[in-house]
Amino acid sequence: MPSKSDPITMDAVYTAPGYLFRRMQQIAVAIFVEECKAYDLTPVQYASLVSIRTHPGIDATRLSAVIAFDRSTLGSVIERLEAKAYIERKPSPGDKRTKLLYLTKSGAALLRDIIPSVERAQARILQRLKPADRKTLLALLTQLVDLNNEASRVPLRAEDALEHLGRSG
Amino acid sequence: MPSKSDPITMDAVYTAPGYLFRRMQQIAVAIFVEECKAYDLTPVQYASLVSIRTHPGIDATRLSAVIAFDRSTLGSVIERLEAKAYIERKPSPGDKRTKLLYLTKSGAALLRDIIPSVERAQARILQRLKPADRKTLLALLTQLVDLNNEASRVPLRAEDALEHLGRSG
DNA sequence: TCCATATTGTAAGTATGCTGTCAATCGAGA
DNA sequence: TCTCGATTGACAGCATACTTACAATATGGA
Repeated sequence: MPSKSDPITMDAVYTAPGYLFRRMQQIAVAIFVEECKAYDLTPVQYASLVSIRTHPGIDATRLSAVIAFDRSTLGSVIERLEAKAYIERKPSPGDKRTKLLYLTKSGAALLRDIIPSVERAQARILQRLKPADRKTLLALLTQLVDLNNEASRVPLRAEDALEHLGRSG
Repeated sequence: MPSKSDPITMDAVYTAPGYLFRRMQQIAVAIFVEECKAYDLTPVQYASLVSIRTHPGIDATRLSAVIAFDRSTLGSVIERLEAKAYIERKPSPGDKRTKLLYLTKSGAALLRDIIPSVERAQARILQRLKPADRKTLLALLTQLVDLNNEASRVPLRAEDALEHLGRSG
């Protein structure tokens, strides 16, 4: 623990959790893009597609809560997925404000085909660690994300996905 | 390990290393910004300032290697730091292509003042873990970033910082 | 019913982070 | 010395990620 009078050096930057998480995010995205380059799909777009397949007819606001992405950002993500014809937006019968999201056949096919590449990418991220260390890191990471859920600007609300099925509560 | 025929569920997304690192990056940035909001400085701008203070007269390309940020992106970061008068760009006497970067008095003062907030932010990121787990996670994270250095689009090249002092060898 | 409040999608503005490309410049070898 | 290839900073373009704001719409309570 550095004292107040220590000059901050590059070493303090390199060992800061925030810096390390930034680097790992860069590395994880680079590996994902490399493994999936045949499909022209980003990690965010992939997560969105999986979520829409799991929750057909979800709206954009609920989708943002389910994958913990910013609501504003998600607008353009959805636009791009629609432009590539992987999803469809249909007006909600009950609420004129919302548009409901569905996978197209093309989107479902893409999702089926890309899975091996995505799994290869996820495996590669931790590959260079010893198997026991992989398990330890993944467990601590999962725990830390969960403990800090409320600290992020867009906390994960997985249960929100159920609401579009009709509010019985 | 899911088999080829398993449907991918949200759970597979939530437990993927790439997703977890993205979440932690979001969380770490949110905590940094919150702790440092009095200073109007982003994590990237902070790392740049520290690096320029450690290596006065460094050029933009070498700076990008030292903090592993993209060279194109760094251009606008430097612009913003210069607009806020935290750094100065001076033409290099030996090389008409490069501009050398220096902290201003104002930048040095800011760096001095902001350190407690930055340290508080970094501590907060891991705070909710048990002390032993913090050490374990940090060690594994450091190891993993190092092992995957070449996988990122902009590998860290800390030793590049020395080159601007004159090539003796 | 009417109205204050909330929600939804969208947009504008800022900041990373990456892909390219380009002109100016540099450096090394023929 | 001349020229070719590399380097440098700048720019354009795309994709996240956040902020605020806004209009349309919904909802709950007086």
